[in-house]
Amino acid sequence: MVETRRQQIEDVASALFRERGYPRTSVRDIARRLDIQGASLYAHVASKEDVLWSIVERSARCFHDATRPIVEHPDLTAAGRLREMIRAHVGVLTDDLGQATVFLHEWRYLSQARRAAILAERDAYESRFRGVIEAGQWAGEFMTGHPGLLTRAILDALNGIAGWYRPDGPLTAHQISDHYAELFTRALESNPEATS
Amino acid sequence: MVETRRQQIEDVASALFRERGYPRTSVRDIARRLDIQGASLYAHVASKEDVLWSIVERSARCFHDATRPIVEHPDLTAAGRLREMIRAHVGVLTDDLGQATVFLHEWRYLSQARRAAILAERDAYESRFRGVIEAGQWAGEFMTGHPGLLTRAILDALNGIAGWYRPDGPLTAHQISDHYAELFTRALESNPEATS
DNA sequence: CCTACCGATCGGTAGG
DNA sequence: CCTACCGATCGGTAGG
Repeated sequence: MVETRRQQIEDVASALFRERGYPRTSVRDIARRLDIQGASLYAHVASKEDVLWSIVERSARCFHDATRPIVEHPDLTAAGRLREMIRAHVGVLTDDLGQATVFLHEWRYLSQARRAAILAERDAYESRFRGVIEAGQWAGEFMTGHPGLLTRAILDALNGIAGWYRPDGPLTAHQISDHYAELFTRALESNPEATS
Repeated sequence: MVETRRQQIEDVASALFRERGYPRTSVRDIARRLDIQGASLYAHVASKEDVLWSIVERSARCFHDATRPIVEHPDLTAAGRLREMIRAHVGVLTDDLGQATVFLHEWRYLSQARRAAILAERDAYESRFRGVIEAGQWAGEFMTGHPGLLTRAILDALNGIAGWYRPDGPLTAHQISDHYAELFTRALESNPEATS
């Protein structure tokens, strides 16, 4: 309830960036939704890009924080770990669709230096998923295959959810992530009856 | 070799729209790459949006044309049909990355009416994939599941390829589409040994 | 947080 | 295909 003005700006900007895209959203558009003048925004933010950066950074942190504990969890099979990571990823995505969509699609409008930072973070995140798949293959729990390709297929499918998910749609976020978790663990497990 | 000026403009625009996004690409950017003046572009096109529309429309047609014959092909199992559709889809995608990426990501900057037309076309395209999955389920060839969700997972994963595929990368487009075809048919087939 | 204002850039037109 | 030009809008600053 005690939301700072800065946070309000980022919330409004997330929604707008998602609807119209970052370049098509003017600082006046953001200000209008807050019932203030365009120039007044600069009392709270240094630049339009700073707002985008805050949103993208926060979203990246959410994805990291949601999946890190799962990787570190001791007693889980690879399939169980993957299942939980899929659930966590979809959870973050659907929990704040605006923020996540901006993270996924508008980061390219960041300055070169910040773009590079986000790319590095995404690589690390992808590696975390790939690590689970590779571990499952070593353990003989997963079929052998191209771990990098499998990881990308999974993450692209998950991220695609942001493109069509509706909070008031026929399927809850949990139902969706359960279906996806089953789909991909089924695809990976060499002997399907070994469900953990 | 005999490429019309109009086609040259669309090729240059595809590359630019992909690199910088449609709103961040000015008509002067396009003209500069063709060594003409910005205003001279209007001797060949009616508007900037018209160029985007041409690219998007052509790409949509490519996807349709590549997959239609497969659905109509008489003697193919559902798994075989899905496999071929995945290969065709990835083929179109990687064959003209610029065009396909613009189709996938920049169509949202089209006018309301044109956006609606593209959305309808995408729905029809998605239905084509879903139809194959549903047919496979009726025939007992595929596990039962949520056809709409499975379709989206597949298409989102395939479209995601446009985000990281490099023509000079370690994997050819064919290798990638084969891996994806295997991944998803494996996930769908209730008894994995029945490979067609 | 406001008013007033700035230079830059945009898509597009007129007229050749 | 060019030169010259237009009105609109942009992100951002000055000064309160």
